[in-house]
Amino acid sequence: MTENQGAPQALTAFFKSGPTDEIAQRLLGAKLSVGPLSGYIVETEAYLGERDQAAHSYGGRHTKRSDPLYQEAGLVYVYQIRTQFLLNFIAQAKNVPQGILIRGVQPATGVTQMTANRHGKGGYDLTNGPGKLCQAFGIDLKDNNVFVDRGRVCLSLTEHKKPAAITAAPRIGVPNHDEWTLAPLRFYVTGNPYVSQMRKRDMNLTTEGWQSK
DNA sequence: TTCTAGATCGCCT
DNA sequence: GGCGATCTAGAAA
Repeated sequence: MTENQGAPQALTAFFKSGPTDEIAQRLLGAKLSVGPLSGYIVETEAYLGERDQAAHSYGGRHTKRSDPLYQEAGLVYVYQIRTQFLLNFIAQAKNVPQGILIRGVQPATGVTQMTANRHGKGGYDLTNGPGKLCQAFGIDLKDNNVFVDRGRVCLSLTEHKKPAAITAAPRIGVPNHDEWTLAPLRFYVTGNPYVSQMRKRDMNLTTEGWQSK
């Protein structure tokens, strides 16, 4: 337990391989899994640390709750808001408090189990939002502060789909922070129906936003 | 389909 | 004591 701290080397390297907003885009299409449940990431948001007014680490705040943000790349950071949980991955080196919020996932396996976790809510409502996907995957605070692939939450960069197009948009739930409210740090697979707040007329139900091959 | 309001809990100040 | 990186239901056009 004393050695092998941190995420597998490839994942650690991935989460440090460029600016956080760029990593957030490359995360689209990666495969997320928790035990037998899995899905493809279709929507992310980047949080840019000390200078980002919407981040927990804005202005260098370093509290018990936000401590995972300051740790090594590849850490899973689960945060509770009201009655919901939100799933984040830590990016960049230690003491660089940046992270990526997972907002939407397209289910791949274990759909029956996810539907049960969501109390029977099915279809596109299954995982099209950060609180919803955590409920569907059964993610909660026991998964917080654990490196990816070292606990229940795993990530595969090799088994992934390729987005046909990526849309950048302002983040959700970030009011009254001027430039940070409008900053295009939210990325999603254009036309994918599992993106949160996607309107039906904007969905592409044929390709679901992926490259055909 | 789109908008509005209320629920509800741990952490921060 | 107050607030938040949300979700859901209900109403109206």
